[in-house]
Amino acid sequence: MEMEKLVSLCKRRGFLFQSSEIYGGLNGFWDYGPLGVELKRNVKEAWWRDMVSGHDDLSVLPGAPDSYEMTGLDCTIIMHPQVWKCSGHYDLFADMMQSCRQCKKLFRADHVWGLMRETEWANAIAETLASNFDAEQIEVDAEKLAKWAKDRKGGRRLAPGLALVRHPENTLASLQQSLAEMKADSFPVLLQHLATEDKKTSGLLTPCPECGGDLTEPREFNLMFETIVGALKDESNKAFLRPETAQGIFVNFKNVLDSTRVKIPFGIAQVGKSFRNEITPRNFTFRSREFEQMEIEFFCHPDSSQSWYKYWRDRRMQWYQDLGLAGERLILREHDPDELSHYSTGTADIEYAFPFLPAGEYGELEGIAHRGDFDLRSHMEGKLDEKSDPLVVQLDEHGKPKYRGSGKDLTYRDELTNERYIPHVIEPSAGADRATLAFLCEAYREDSAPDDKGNLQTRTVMSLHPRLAPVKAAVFPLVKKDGMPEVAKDIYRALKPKFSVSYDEKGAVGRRYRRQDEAGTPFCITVDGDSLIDRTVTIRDRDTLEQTRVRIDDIESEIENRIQS
RNA sequence: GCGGGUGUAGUUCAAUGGUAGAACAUCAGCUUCCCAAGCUGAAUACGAGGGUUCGAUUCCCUUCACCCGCUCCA
Repeated sequence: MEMEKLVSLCKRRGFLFQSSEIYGGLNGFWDYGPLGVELKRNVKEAWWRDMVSGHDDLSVLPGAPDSYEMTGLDCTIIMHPQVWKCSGHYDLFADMMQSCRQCKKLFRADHVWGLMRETEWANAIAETLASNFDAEQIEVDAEKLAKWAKDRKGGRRLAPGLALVRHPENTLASLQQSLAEMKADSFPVLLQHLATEDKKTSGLLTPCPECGGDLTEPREFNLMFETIVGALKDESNKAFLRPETAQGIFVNFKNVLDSTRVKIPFGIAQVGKSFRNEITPRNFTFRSREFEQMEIEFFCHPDSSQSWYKYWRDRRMQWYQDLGLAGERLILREHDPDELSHYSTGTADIEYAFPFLPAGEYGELEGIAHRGDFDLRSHMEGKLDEKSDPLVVQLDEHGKPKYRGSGKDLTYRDELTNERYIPHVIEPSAGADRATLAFLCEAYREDSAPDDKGNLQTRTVMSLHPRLAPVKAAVFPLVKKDGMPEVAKDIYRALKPKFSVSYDEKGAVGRRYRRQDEAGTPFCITVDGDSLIDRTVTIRDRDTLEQTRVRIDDIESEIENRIQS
């Protein structure tokens, strides 16, 4: 399926428009049209019904370790700025940053060379060459450098990411070629050469102060959209639009406990807008800057968190499959251990092979993460250092917490055992827009159907699951005369309070069927000559084109049954 | 963020330094007893800003958006 066809259908039929289109559009922002809003609402409502309001908390569901409760929440988009400091979002995304392509560490661009002076491996090189940071001209001894690079106690240990260590021959060859052209170099420039395997293709790279790997160009990381609370524009009342809904759940954990009598294990669900100032929004709505999330934070006892993690991973996968993403384009990908934060004992992504991705690549629809007690404890004690093991509060240069937590007690007391503990958290975090896009991609189909002369014509169909379809049924009089419109209108009025239905009497009936096919309407009800005599109508199935006759009085239950099946 | 490409009607495409066309879709009417039929009629477009020019949709610059590749993706 070509993506352009889907994009143009979405525009043509009113699923998706570019935001602010009459002004030329705005990168990374998309609007849902009349059909799109129904589709997306249905996705969110299916999620809420299946996960929250329709949840059976009395039974032990298949695959679950125990019965559990589910409850909901709807919190604000703008929260206390401290929330984002403790969550870790604030630190990661401000100022000009460079990240290391080898060890992935992020640095403020203006700190890199300052850090380098303190760096063990950089000083070791200075020592090897009997030079220093302020040297204007360096005596380069390739032999000594090569020896240091291969030394287990030298380069191998101190700067595993450095090009000189990873590919000594190439790097030294590249260096010597440059020296022949330039003669003299300062020490920092020499370090850059040592981080560059092939200057011709990559340009001169800056080494990572940590591991010696090559850094990306300095980039501004403004992940979070900023705003001002209050009338005066002032640094002190700066606030952020949330980049995820999850933190609102964590900071309300105690409120929910105190107000609802829920007992662990239980989950809190939330659907809502989030905002990320993406560096490269692309691929239709896949990476939008304003998007909607459907998140659950599931709180459980540390001892049982592993089995709850597995339960949620499989449950969420099944949900997408039940709603039509049943084929090989949907995969569950368990993260490798080295991809995980060390405090996480498991993370899985549910991914879909979107048509705009290269063959064999998948895009994330949902991540299910085991987050341990990281979030609750951060909001309690102060931001935890993700690299510490066991997790401890991250301190500033004065030995105080870098970001103070709330100081509130977010532990849970088991009333039966009297045990007090910080719950562990399983986080199934789904993208509503990404799910909607995946359903649209999966639904798009072209097949052949005969026209009135029996010639095969291309037919474009959106084979959406009936639960998701924006319009459940369309009601037509076969022709616009002989009392058929009146009967059809009565049927339409009778169905309207129950389902989303549409009425159409214009033009040939075949055209009306095709129009509904493009909108994804699963059923078309047609009033014909016989209807006036025996009060029956035909129901036409979008996917099979089959028509069956049912009594007018049975239409509602017939549609109800077909949507459920 | 870098490089390349593309912006004309709702959609898909033409043409042009001097009145911008088509197909499909849309709307109105006629016709029509089951899958985009037919006939008649109607409405609708040069992404935005600036420059060159008597005159710019066309040439130039800037900008915005989209597509492809690289980069990135908490």
